[in-house]
Amino acid sequence: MNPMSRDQVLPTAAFAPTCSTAECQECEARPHSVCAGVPEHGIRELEANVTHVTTPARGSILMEGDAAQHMFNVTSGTVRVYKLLPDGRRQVIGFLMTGDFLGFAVRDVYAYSAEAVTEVSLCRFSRPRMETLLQQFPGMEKRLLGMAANELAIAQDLMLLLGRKTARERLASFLLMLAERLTRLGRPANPLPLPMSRSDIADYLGLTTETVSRAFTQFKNDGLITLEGADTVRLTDLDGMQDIADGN
Amino acid sequence: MNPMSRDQVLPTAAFAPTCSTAECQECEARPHSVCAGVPEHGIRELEANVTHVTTPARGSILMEGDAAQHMFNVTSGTVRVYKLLPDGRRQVIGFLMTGDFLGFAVRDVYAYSAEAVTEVSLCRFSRPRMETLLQQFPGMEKRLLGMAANELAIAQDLMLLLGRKTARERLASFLLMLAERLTRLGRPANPLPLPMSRSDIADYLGLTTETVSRAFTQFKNDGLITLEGADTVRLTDLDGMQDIADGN
DNA sequence: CGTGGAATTGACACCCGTCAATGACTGTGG
DNA sequence: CCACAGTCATTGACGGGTGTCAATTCCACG
Repeated sequence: MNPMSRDQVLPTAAFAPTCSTAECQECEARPHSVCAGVPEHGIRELEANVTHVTTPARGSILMEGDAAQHMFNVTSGTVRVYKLLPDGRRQVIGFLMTGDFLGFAVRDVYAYSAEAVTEVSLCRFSRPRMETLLQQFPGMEKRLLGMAANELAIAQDLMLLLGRKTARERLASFLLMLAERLTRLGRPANPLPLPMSRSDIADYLGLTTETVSRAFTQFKNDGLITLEGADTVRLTDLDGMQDIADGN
Repeated sequence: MNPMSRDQVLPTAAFAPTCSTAECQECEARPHSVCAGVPEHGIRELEANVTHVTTPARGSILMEGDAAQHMFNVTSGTVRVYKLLPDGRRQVIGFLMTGDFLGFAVRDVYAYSAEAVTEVSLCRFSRPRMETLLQQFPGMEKRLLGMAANELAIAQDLMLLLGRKTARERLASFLLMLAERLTRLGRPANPLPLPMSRSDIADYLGLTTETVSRAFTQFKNDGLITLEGADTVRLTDLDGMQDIADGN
């Protein structure tokens, strides 16, 4: 709720192409991303239409209201996507990780902002080039549709959470969601890393940092988790956590 | 919050094909729906792959957990889409109207339920047939992607509402959203019809019926609306309403 | 005119937000 | 290596907005 402290975002200028030679061929994010819809023989074509960029932690990637010129593919790191009310109230609508797509835009301007939580690597597509690729690889368009449907399902789960769950239930759902996400990416999920701040978590769950903190403490006291520093959680009772997340 | 009263839903059996001769050619919903992606010469093919059905008010259209065999297109009436927690807490995730698409499913089962609020007409596609159509008409797949992106934007607005807006702001946003929707469909929006109950509105806005009712009364006292029965609202100060919806 | 469900209104409680103080951690410079 | 500053996380006290429970009131329909 304190816009001043969170608005210390690095300028977009900090965000420069790396001119990397990173090949799509070996990209770890590819099987999890839209690019999985591109056949092997199309990889060179794909490579030719993408720019690899990195953004330091706290850097801005795109802003609500900006002309929607690009679409992105997250290849590493964590991104927070959010919307603001005029008075500064913030709702984080998602945390993006490896393979996630960023930049669905209905109109010609973005309807949300995106910032790097950690250092982030991205593949950037200009919209016309993306159009070309989609034309060329129907599998990619299908894949994009599938990812949009998936995003929609995640959004609907979040609506249920925001509209009807208690603070405890929200945090439990969040921790399990993160763990599941890491597991799907084939990464260790039990000492669970939390790259984002309490304020980010609070704004994702529709709570305040204080309430999030209290819920963490409560989980600790109930023997559901242990905290290994503020940004690493060990889940010691997954079933119990799941029961709480489901409202039992 | 009272599951008993809202669970008096007509059985799915009530929901029978009308064997209607209604032609896609003349369908009023078409320009607003996925079918707008089908070229004129493909209309007969489209017609051959769709079943027209109607559901009476309070009828069930599909249920969370059911095998996702069909996709639907709303051609008239209002549908409520919702998710439930095990203890009965409900979150309405959307109201669908003419042209809206229903049945994006990531997995092989639906992740939400849908019921008719009013009597509803639908075009039903079996999933394999939908696949065929999408294959045949790339414009339709593009259109579907566009609609998914639009749904996503609506979902994100709702997240901001649920996570960060007050009861007043939620109701104001809701009324304006409904009015905008009707306007886009070319229908009169100022004596604004509310086909759904207070309980439906409450479960959409993450509130209780009592709080919704109090917010209506407050708007009435503030000269922002007049109520013409419980299900028709006249918006008498659109600018004022917009200011409230935006959090000013 | 009577009936039943929905909507409204009132009284009160409670969860979570607000405000404020303290504690933990990180990085920097002496 | 330590002192210090700055930020973030935690904890406490308290208040308010919304939920809960209950009583009318309204209205559609027989």
